[in-house]
Amino acid sequence: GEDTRLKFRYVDLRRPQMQKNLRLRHAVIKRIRDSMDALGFVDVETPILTKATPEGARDYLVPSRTHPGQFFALPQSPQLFKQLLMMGGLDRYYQIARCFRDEDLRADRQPEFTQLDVETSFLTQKEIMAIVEKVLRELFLEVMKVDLGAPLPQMSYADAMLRYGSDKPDLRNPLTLVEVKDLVADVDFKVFANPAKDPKCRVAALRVPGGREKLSRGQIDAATEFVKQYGAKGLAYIVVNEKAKGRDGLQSPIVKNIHDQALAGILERTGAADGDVIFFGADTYKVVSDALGALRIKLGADLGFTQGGWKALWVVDWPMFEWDDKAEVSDGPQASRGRWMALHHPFTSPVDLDPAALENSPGTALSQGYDIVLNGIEIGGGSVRIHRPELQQTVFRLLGIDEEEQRRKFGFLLDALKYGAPPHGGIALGIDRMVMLMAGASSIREVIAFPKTQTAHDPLTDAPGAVSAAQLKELSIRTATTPRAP
RNA sequence: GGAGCGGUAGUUCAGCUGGUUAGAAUACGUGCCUGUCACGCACGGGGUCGCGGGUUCGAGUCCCGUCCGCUCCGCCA
Repeated sequence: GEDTRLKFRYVDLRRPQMQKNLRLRHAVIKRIRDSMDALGFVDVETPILTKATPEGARDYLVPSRTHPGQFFALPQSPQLFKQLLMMGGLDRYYQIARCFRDEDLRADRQPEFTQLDVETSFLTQKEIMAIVEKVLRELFLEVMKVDLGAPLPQMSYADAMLRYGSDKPDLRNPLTLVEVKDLVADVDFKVFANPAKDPKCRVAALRVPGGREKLSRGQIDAATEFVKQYGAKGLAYIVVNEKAKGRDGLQSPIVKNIHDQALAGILERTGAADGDVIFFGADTYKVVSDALGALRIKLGADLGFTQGGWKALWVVDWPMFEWDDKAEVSDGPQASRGRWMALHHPFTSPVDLDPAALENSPGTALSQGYDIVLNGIEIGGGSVRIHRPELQQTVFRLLGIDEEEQRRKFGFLLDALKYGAPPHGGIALGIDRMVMLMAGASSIREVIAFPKTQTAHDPLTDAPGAVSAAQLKELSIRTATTPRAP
């Protein structure tokens, strides 16, 4: 079991598979360093003890002894330092950087992880992406003897959500979502008609070829339960027995409430054939995309639609912001609810560099961000950054960070931008995830020598652990178990 | 914070609808065998059934709580 493996990791590491994984990891990092060096990139280390940032992930904090009551934070990424390096004239920077995020773990998320961190000056989005592609392609050619192809396909964020219900589509899976919202706005079936009339909603179909034979009734019920965890209230479906017979050739609890024209439209648009099953999602855009997107992945794997091999792509044209109506705006006098959230991060440049334009329509502004996706896993993301202080302040303001907080948290960045910042941009690639994919592993724990469990515990060293009262006292920290000093 | 699966010998696991002394494989110990190579054969030691409470004549099995591991949702700019 995982428990025992991690507790006696030094024994587990003797297994041929673990030896292979760690040696693969070494080969990957060595190849990356060679490529970056050949391209003129300079490896610069950035601080591990740094400053807490608002936004983003929860920080790991380190108490300061010399500044009682104050804390360092471990970096979530070297983001701001690498931008400052651009302003410092190191126009091609890279680092194999350790990053720390105090968030809940997943199979592909550890509290500390390693990324290839890259930043360049004076290059466009296109040029940066070309460099990354070159490094990645060479890496796979040399280490895996796999040609990822060139150039990598690009897909807009909007397209990815529309057709795959995901911002990280796995192109090895041929199933796709089809929008049918316009076809069902006037049907009697309220579950479809109401969302179809709501601009915040979508109605989409997922056709499963041969689903009548491949899916048992039990599996269809299980699929219904499955989509509920993504917020879907149910999962409508149609079994296509004999398309030529029209509605009589369809088997479904919902067709009686859907008129002929809509049915014909759905069959045509989904490309339905006899023996297919068509699943439907009707809810908010997010719920439908999440639910059918996840179902697409599950059915693709369970029913054998998803092929092996390697499919990489760029996802581009990201929105700058997403409105979060659940977010509580804690700081500030008015206790309002809802706010803009950066889809990428607050330092990402919009396509339109005019601050006024951004201020006028934050909801439709696109960013110069780009994610790279391999086999349905996000292995990296980057952007062209903001290099003008006015634009940076506009973004902060839109994110609800007032002047005072901007000064306190990001004063050094705003100052640096005033000293003359070159246009710059970069990317961060997840080394653990890349090696995981290359190793054919299903968790990044398999490619990390000493990973942590899901509760961020290390069974080997038993970290985290208690510390002495004396240590706490030095750090000016009192806890519930430490009596208050007189 | 939530959902699901799991926790039984050193290890990997089996244990159906509750029913006597909880099993297997492997590892370990002892003896035998000695051209074996995942050796074989025999015997043996080894288990608070994660922990706490409850239901019951009786709990590994049912119920509640809790801890731990894994997967997922939330979260991860």
